[in-house]
Amino acid sequence: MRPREPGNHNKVTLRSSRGAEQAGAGLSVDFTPVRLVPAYRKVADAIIERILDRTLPHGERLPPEAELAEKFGVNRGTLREALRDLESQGLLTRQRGSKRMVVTQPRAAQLADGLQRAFAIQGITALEVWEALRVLEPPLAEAAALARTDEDIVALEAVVALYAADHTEAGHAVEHVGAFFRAVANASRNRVLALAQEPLVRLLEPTLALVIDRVPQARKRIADAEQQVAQAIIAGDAPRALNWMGKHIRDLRRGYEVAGITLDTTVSTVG
Amino acid sequence: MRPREPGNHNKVTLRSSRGAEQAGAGLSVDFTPVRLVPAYRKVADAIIERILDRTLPHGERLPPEAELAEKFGVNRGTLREALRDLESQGLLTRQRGSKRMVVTQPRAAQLADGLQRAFAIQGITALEVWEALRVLEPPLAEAAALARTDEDIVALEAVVALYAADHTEAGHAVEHVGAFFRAVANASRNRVLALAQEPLVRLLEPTLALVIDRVPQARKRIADAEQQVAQAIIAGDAPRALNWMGKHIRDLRRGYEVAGITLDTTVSTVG
DNA sequence: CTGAAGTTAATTGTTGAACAATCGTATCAT
DNA sequence: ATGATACGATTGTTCAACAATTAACTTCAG
Repeated sequence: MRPREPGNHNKVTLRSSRGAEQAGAGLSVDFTPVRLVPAYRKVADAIIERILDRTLPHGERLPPEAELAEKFGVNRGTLREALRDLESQGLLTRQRGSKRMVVTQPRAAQLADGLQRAFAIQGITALEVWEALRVLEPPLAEAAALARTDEDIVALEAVVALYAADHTEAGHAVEHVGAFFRAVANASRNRVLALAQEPLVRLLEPTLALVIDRVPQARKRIADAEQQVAQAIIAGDAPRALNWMGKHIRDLRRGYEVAGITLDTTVSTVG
Repeated sequence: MRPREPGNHNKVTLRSSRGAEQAGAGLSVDFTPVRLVPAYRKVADAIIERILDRTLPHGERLPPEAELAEKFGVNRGTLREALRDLESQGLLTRQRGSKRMVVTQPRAAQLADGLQRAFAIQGITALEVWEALRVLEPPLAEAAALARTDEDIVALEAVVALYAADHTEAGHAVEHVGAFFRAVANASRNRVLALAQEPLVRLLEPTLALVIDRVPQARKRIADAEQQVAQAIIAGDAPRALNWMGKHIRDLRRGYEVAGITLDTTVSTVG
């Protein structure tokens, strides 16, 4: 695999890192099962390591490809493959339209993207999504009631008002519902839970549109529940927030049933 | 960016897909804000689409690079960059040591990997992790009590026994605790929640090791709690499973406090 | 006919050199 | 200063190789 006389001697020296299963017992010399790790992967891992240990600080723009390639002792093409890897993980981003790549923290949206896709591919059922929402949302509302800032309050009010004002068209209504959940999660100040929620909300949206379309009274019930939850959060009334959010989610499920959507159908990315 | 006379005419025709913000109103012609999407990204998106719509079925091995490159009308190098993108998302994998790449469903482990890294980079606090555990674990245990299969029971028993038998060394103990949480999540048959849990468990492990090291009585308390939870799940006693898991998690927090670990420190990937 | 061994073709990993399009910037005129 | 401009650095992309290895195809012994 190592052609001609290339300059990659001891530059890329990352250990293979991907699990090294032990060789067959019997011989004293343990032949490590020649796990050949391609250079692009080693380079990628090396760069990730430098991002994690802050050698490459966030916001810093990456050195030019040519320079990096030389440092790692690989060809620019190979280095670029490594960069694509990092880019796809959201560790490197390009400022809109700009050329230079910059070290960044993976944005939630990007991670959620991957999760959403994974869920869709794995054939996650609507029940699993709903169940996860049932678990996550009430405590999120509770936490939001305790941790919300003034900004969060403003945002929440805006979102609820938006739904109340514009929910005749199912598409719009769904969008506002999504925004509501996001506002609550945001107010909870727990990024872990917020991130876990994001793909769920996205997967919820298409089916929710059906519900809203088929169940006329759903619109108002949603409006009421959102109102109650928002008020509780704004008032800092954690138990009430928890409680109403629970109602809201259970109601959602009833909506599914009334709309004739069975919960063991798999969710998908295509509406 | 399009050199000489290359053969990519109408082959790669994916819409830019990444958010197309509307152009300034005022002119009737809407000038799409020349969002220049590099070919490797378009190709990647195109392949993803074909995976999602099952044109490329799972388990199928990808056509050779040369062939694909020609089909998309790009150079092999460019195509490879696209491949690295998909590979890093877990949509393409290589059978151990094999050459051919195969279309796969992203493995949970891989997704969790990305999430874990993201959490570490974003400076998530131990409190956030603990809070998420507090939210997720009890319902997971509850669901497990209702959905567990015979296999799950065997697995759970094994894991609990393993902890009970081998918890003197902190490293081992922590490992077994992680395995316990995973076994519970697995028994819940909710892949969404299980996936959300995975990065949390991983982030928990390093700090938990400290707790076990510094708080002697922690070992036994954990053993007891696991025992109780497992028994409840095996007996199908959902409320009890919920309840004991709640205790277990709260206990964990007490452990932190006794061990003198403040919860607003940020978790990290390095032990 | 079956299975092992050997040969060949296909395919991946990687390199080197090139060039067009752009971005950033130092330069210059106003 | 301010705005236009020319220049250099950098990215996106192509083409043409070649080494190493795997997958496929023979061939031959039993």
